[in-house]
Amino acid sequence: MMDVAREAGVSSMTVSRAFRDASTINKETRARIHQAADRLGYLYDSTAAGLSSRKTGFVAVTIPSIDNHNFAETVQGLSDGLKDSRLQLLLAHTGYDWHNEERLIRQLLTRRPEALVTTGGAHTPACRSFLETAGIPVIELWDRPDQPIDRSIGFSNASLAGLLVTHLVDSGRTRIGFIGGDTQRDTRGTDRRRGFMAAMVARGLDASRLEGAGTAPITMAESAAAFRRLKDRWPDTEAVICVSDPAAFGALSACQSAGIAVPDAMAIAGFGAYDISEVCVPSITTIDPRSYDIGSTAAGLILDVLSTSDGLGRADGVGASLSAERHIEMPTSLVVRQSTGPNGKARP
Amino acid sequence: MMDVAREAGVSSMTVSRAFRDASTINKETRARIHQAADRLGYLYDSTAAGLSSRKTGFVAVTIPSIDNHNFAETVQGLSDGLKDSRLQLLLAHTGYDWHNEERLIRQLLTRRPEALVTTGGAHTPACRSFLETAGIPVIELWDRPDQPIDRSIGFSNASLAGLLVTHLVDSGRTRIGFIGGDTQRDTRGTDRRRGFMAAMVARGLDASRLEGAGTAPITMAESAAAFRRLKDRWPDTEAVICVSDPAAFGALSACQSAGIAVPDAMAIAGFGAYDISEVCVPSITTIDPRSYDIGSTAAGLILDVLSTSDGLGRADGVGASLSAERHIEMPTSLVVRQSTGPNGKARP
DNA sequence: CGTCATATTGTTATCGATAACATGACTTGC
DNA sequence: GCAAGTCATGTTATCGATAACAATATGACG
Repeated sequence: MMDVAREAGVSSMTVSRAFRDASTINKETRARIHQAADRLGYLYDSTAAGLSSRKTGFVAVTIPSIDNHNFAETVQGLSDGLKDSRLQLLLAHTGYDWHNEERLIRQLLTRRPEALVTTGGAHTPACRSFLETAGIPVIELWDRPDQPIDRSIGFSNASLAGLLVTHLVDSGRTRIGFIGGDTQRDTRGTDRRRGFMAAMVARGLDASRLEGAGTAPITMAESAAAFRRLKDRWPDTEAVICVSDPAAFGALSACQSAGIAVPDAMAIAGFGAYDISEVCVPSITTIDPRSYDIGSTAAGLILDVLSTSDGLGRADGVGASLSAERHIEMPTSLVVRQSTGPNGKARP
Repeated sequence: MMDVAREAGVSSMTVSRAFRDASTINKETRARIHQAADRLGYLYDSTAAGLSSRKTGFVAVTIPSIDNHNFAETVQGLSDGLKDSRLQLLLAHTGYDWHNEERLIRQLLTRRPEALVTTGGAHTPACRSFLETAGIPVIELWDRPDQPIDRSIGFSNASLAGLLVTHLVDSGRTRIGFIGGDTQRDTRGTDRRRGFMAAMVARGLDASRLEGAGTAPITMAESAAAFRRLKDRWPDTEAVICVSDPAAFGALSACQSAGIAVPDAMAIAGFGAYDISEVCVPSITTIDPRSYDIGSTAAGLILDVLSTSDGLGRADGVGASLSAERHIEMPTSLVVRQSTGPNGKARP
């Protein structure tokens, strides 16, 4: 920067201003500086700027997996929402592992992000403790934690599963199974399973038709295999709720291979509003979590909080901002499709 | 750090060593320092470390989209491959837009990454110029550029499309169509289309059955619509090659809705070895690009280059490393499945 | 014509770490 | 017993920017 300053015949402070157009700077001077910089092949150094100004421009984000349409959409929403700001995402994926998350968040915090976004409301105690004392806004996504660390954006995964149960029962099915990954790791999946069981029990229905399908996240093939086991064990099952749309599609394929008519002999519901559930034949009933909107809402919240209170805007802090609520409930919707259409066998 | 030094009764330099265990340091001293740090709630600052040591620990990565299974797998491979190193990914997505890529790469370079990974071998001239003078290893993925900027890992998308043509022709089809997104944006898709046309022409076959399906990347629904248009326009089409597996699944769904038997009346091939092409009924023939391996290979190359030559290890530089070749060709494989099975109509 | 606001640029002291070299305490080997 | 080598730690000068304040020029205004 001093080289550029010399080349342009100004002080380095002026060059600094020219690159941020922060305070007022003469237009011509600025142009001259930029020309000089181009001539010298100068490239601004954000690392130094971050150290000096204590604003790195990073927003740290953790998600369980990149290779998941829902989370990818959330990241897109975040990224798009921050596109025109000075903020940039610093993304890490935990592999659905709490301890890995703790390690990653620790590492991310050494980069001095200005805000941190994480997926889910469950963390190791140590991790919670870091985040509480990190001194930056923390946003938990895709969940409605009982006690958010700072703020949260999402919905109750459990009650959405209940919504699917209601829909299936309304359509005339009572012998309903659930296919999901192993618990513990995928907390959202676990919540959905819990919600399924609670809703079944509340109606006096058998809530025991649960089939695990390997380590979360489960693949289409694993789900197909799980469906076959479930159907073997409880042959009179009329419907299955799957932890995700890919899992639901796996179950659908298993039906197609086995000659089981969907929805006449078997209804299938998924979660996540993946493309596939809309395009496949028959199309699959699902819940649209509005993944993208979760991300863009988070981006808006971050911008709001950082601008309102200059980074001190934690919900529990002094400078509580416009969005004062600690939790933002995202609207979701049940998307009814062919796979849970009228029960053929029940028809006259 | 000085606070920790005072608390532990050592100099700040010793604290610095304790946190990197770089050079030798007494075990007890180190333990004492870490205790002091915990007591004070000290958190290492990578920003300052990066400025001072001129090693940020960042590897910048650009991909067209996060919400794409193939690229997500590549990122996973990269991430896993760097997990045990001091390196961390700094990820950005270009939205399949060259100018956006240029902007992003410029921005990424201000973070002083130690290496940069980008997708595809096509860039704006300005972008190429930055990268050539950036002074760090640059790796282009998912392509075999005629003139790599520095190094590249991938394969010729065009010749893989040719492979599919060969397979279809061998199975008895000659009236073959191609479904892909609009050109220009998705260069890999364009290469596949070009390869398709070249292979058809080389066999004296009609290479004009091309159907665009909107802006790349195309969705399943767009591909389904494109298939219908193609089938309308060239009703005697026997097979379609789709730019990706999701597109192929869209075409398959269109067939199922229209009562066109696959593979008897229509063969379908995709690209990318997505889960869905394996699980759907009928399963879809595809090409496995080994997305994950592309990423892990890149990670290995980065580690190798950075360790061998301390960051100066560009392929064209002085410290050419173990992997001296500028291009690493990734093995791919044709995965033949039901959707291109024996031509039913051709049977006696 | 003097005062004051405004616009523009400069000076100095950091931000929180590390590189490079220096230092002192111990070993080791002949 | 002493030179040379190790090990563990300390000192000093940066890395490349920015914050906070200072300084100068310019023009408006009564």
